[in-house]
Amino acid sequence: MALSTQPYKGARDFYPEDKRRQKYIFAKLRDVAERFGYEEYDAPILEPLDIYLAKTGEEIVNEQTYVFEDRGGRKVVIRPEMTPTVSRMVAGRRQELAYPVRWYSIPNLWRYERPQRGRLREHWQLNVDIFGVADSSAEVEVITLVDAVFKSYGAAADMYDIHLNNRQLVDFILRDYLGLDETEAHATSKLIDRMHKLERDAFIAQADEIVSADKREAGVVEKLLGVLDVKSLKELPDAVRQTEAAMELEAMLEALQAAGITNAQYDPSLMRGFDYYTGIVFEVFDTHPDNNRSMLGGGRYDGLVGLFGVAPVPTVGFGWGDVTLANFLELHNLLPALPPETDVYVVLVGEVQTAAQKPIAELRAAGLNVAVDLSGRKLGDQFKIAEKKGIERVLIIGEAELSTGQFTLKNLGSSEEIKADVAGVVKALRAQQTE
RNA sequence: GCGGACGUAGCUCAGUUGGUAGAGCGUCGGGUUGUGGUCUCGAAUGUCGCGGGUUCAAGCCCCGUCGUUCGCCCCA
Repeated sequence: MALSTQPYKGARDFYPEDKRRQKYIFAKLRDVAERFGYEEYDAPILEPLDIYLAKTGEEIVNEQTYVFEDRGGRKVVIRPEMTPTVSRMVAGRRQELAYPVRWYSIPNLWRYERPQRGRLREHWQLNVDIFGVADSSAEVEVITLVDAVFKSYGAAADMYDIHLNNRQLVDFILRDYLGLDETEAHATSKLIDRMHKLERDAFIAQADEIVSADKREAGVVEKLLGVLDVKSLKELPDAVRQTEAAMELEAMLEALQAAGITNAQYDPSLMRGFDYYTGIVFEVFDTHPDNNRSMLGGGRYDGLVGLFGVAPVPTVGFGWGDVTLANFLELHNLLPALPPETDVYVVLVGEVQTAAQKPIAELRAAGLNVAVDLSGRKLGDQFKIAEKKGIERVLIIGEAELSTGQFTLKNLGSSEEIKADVAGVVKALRAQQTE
C-alpha cells in the first residue's frame, strides 16, 4: 500500500500559506499580550506524569492524554494544557519573582480524542497568566487584554460575548441557598454545565433525580431554575445577590464597562470543567451561528502553585485555542490576504547569474527579501512563476541593466514599471512594503 | 469510547434501475525572438480510499478497515 500523504489524525500540516496565516494570528496575540506588559516564556512539550495527577480531574490523564514510558522507565506526558507547567515554573522561583508576575506563551498542546470542528488533537493555545494579585483587578486586566486582542483583529463587539460567573457564588447557591449536600451539589454543577444542550424538561427531570425526595418536594428544583433563569445579577434573590461573591461580579462588570467593554454579562450557567478554579470564571463565545461555541476560557485558580510545596500564589489565567480563533476570524471575514514574505522576484535574462549577484546582494543587505529565478527559462515563464507564487514585484536583470545600472521593477498588480538604480529599487520596494 | 453522514482527476463535484468514468477550476504545452495576469488553440491526468464478498458484470449492492465530517462523552 502506498504511503499516505496525510498528516497524523487530528493534526495539521502547515503549508506556507497556512503558516503565514498562523504567523499573522500569533503576531497579534504576542503584540497585545506584550502591550499589557506580559513576558513570553516557554517550556518542554514533555512533562512528568506526576504533575497532572496532582491536580483534580484525573480522567484526562487516563483517557485524553498522550502518555508513554521513556527508555528509563519514567512516565511521560505530552502536555495537554499549559497551566500545570506554568504553575511548576512559578513555584520553582516562588521567592525571587517580582509580583505581579505577568507571563504568556503560545504552546503546542496535544490531547487524545476524536477530532471535530474546533477541537483537534494538536493545537496551539495562547496562555496568559497573572500571579500575585488576590483581588479582581487581575480578572479585569486579563479580560481587557482578551478584548484588546479581538479589537486588534478588527472584530466588533457584537461578534463575541463575554460570560462571567463566580465559583464561590455557585457554591453558595448550591449549598447555602438550596441546601444541597456535597454529592448533590457536585452532580448539579455538572448538570448545569450541560444545561444549554438539554431540553428544559430533560434538565428538570435530571435535576429531580439528583436531589433527595424531601428537597424535591420542598421545591428546590424550581428554586434552582429561578436562579439560573436570571438575565442579570439584579434579578437574583436578595439572599444570593448580597453575597460577597455576587458583589465581586457586579463590581467587575462595572469595571469592564468603564474600560469600554460592553459585551460582558453574568452567566449563571457558566461552570467550566475543571475543579481547580476557585473564584471568577469566564468564557468568550462567538456569536456567529456557525461557530456558536466557547472560544476561550479561564478564571482564578489560587491553589495550583501551592501543589509544588511552596506557599500558594493567587493566580488568574486563560487559554485561547488557535483552532476556534481561526474559525472565528474566517467566519467574520477578519483575515486579510497574506502574500508571501518575499518582497521581490528577480528574473534573469541571458547568462547573467554571476554578474547579477552584486545588485541582488545589495538588495538583501538593505533588508529586502529577494528570491531569484534559477530556471533559465523564458522571461514570460519566469513571470508566470512569480505570479503563481503570489509575489507582486518582479525585478528584471539582464545585460542591459547590468551595463547601465538601471533596473526594471514591475508591479504585477498594477502593471506599473519603473527604471531605477539599486538605491531607487530599494526605495520603491520599501514604499510598497509599508502600504 | 459511542452514534449518523461521507470518501470518484491537484481542488469542487456529476455519474441515471449494477454494463470497467465525466465537467468546471487548476496543471502542462503552443499563439515566434526581454514581460505575467485577460483571450485563444491543444494535451495530460484517476488501481472510483483500502481489503474482501455477491454477480456473467460493481464507482454503484453487502461486510470489514482506514480516513474525513457532524453530534454525544469530555473539555485544557
